[in-house]
Amino acid sequence: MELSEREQLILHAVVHTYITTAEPVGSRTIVKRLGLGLSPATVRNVMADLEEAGYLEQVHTSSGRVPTNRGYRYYVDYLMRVQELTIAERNRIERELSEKLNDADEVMRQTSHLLALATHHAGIAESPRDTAAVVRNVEIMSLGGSRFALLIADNYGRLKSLLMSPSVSIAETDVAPLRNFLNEALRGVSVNNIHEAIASRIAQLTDEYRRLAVWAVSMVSTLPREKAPELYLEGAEQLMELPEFRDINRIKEVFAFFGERDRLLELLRAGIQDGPPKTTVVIGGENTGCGLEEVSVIASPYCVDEEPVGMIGVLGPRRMPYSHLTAVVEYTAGIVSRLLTRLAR
Amino acid sequence: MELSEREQLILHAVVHTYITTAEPVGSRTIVKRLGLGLSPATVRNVMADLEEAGYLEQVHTSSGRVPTNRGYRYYVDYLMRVQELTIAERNRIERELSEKLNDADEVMRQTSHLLALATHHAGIAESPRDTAAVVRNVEIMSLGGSRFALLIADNYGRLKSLLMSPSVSIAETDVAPLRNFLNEALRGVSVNNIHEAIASRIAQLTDEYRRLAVWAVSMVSTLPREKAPELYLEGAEQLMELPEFRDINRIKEVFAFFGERDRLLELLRAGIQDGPPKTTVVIGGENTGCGLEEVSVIASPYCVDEEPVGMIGVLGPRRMPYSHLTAVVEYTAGIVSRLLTRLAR
DNA sequence: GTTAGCACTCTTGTTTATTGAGTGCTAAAA
DNA sequence: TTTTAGCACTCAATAAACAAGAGTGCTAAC
Repeated sequence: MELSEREQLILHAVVHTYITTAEPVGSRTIVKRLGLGLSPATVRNVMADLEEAGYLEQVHTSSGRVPTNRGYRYYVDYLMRVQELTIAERNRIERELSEKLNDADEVMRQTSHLLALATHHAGIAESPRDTAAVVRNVEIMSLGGSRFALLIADNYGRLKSLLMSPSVSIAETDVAPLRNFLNEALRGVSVNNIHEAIASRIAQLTDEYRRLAVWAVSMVSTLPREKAPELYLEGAEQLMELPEFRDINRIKEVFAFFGERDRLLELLRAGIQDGPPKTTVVIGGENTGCGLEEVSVIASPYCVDEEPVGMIGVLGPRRMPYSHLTAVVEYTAGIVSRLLTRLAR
Repeated sequence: MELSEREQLILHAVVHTYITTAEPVGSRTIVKRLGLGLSPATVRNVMADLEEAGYLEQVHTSSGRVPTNRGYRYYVDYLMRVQELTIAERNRIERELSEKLNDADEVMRQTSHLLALATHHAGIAESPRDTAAVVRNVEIMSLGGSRFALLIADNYGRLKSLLMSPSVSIAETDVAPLRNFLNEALRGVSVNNIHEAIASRIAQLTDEYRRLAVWAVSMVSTLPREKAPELYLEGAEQLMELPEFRDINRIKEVFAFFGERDRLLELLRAGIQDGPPKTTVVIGGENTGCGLEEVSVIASPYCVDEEPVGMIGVLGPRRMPYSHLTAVVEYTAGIVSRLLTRLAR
């Protein structure tokens, strides 16, 4: 499993060359590229060893070598160095993710857009999870005809609205006290715990409030328990430019996959299975059973007050410039964290 | 320009056959298809005439004929009969567009989804235009720290929220009167005329209210003047199945086009340029300069209280089953109209 | 006006060579 | 023991040649 220094050098060169050219790479190319005093024959021997160990493969006898999933994995884990971004790139990211955005959904949409543009791959961004959101304010909007809208603003500036026609009838004059009651009961509560918060609040009530409580319960009970977070995906059409997707069936698979939000989300979250979330690279759909042999994903968590609340990332062909994209995604995640932390206080 | 009965018959047969097979159609095929006592040679003569007149063309000498844009146009305008939907199809549409949906955006998203599924083409739906929307209710949500959200509910159950930090400071106790003032001033006003409504309202004010008016103006003035309506697009990936898009470049063009919402909207609205809106077929990107030679669009307006307020449609290859899709789109538009009319009162 | 017959055209698919990049292996050199 | 030069071999990709087939246009006969 341990690779010698020379093997590492050559594996690195093969992966790197293949990433830039998309062509199987032969021994002569490597010799020229490395500029060491080695002959093609020597390199061939090493490559044969690497193939035997499962890091490279040949698309057919007597073609150049191509990295396997394992080869990419070794490259990503041990060989590549995360590239430094240029000043221009940093500036661009900071500029596009300006402070002007004033709710988390806008931030995330803009993030996916930015990632797509900056990387020329598909950009993905997940809105902060409800488990990490807290109720900031509740409003009741009377729509006439015994219909109401319940509006819940969270600490990310997001607004959730729910139409309801409660079975109990509520007089106009009761709306204001009910609003106050709901605010008192729910402010600061996790968006995911609204049901419990209301229930526990009721236990402490004096009779005077009990009437309001009944209404509140009937309103809140119509709230769905858990909502899938918004998922923004942009720039997918850029993948069609790439040679690995010249085959229409490949690109069809990928787009069909994009249609299934939950599987996409699952892939994005591969990095938070156990332990603290961190930047994760999924190569060729490893371990996901998603059937996408040809795609890789780089995903980073973003945080609010040091607490990870969602993921952003890019999706592209297995042959993607990992070292550069990792840098872009991580840097962007940092900016998003800063932005949302400020927004959420 | 007038076609003889036989010419019409044959043009119809060519278009219809080409639509189903996607292969250039020859004289023999037509003879078999029509079952008249005509020989291939006769049909050939007629086809040659139709070609000369610009209704058909050959992809190369001695291939079968293929309809031109003009041929499709003649077919759509004079020859095809809008197909009756089966009971099953009607039921399906009614079922999927249930009364459960309680705001217009949900309805339109579901509509685009339904159209995509039912037609196997790309389904498009535009949310009711703001010009046709009326303010139903206004709320102010105080977010603390002199920040407020202005919430405007329209008669379609849609909610627009706006964050603002007014320069004048507003006390908590003033929020309720301000809310009442805004509701009084804006209820029933067209969403597009909010600015004017506030302005004219101020002219009639007693001093007592003038203080509120100043705040109201400062709030409303931050509202954007006109917003592009939501546009829902679904099922685009199904187009990749079709032989005309087997070429990766074609499909790339189409998806790039889908990225440009405004141009897509323009295409959808081709049917409301002058005169009352009606179902419209745009063939091969006719007159739109959108550069999409290979796509056609069928679009129908939907109405609220007999007033057209938006468009829905399907987008597919030029070779699309016009007679069936027209029926589906029109029928769906009818259901959407009924649904929204009920929703909006 | 219609049609049978025929020569002609052009696509599509198949076969056959040719080329070139790249390999594995062996034996000699370091 | 490690490296390398040399050589035979493999395989994809490209081009050329060929056959088959679908369809046409035209002419002359019905």
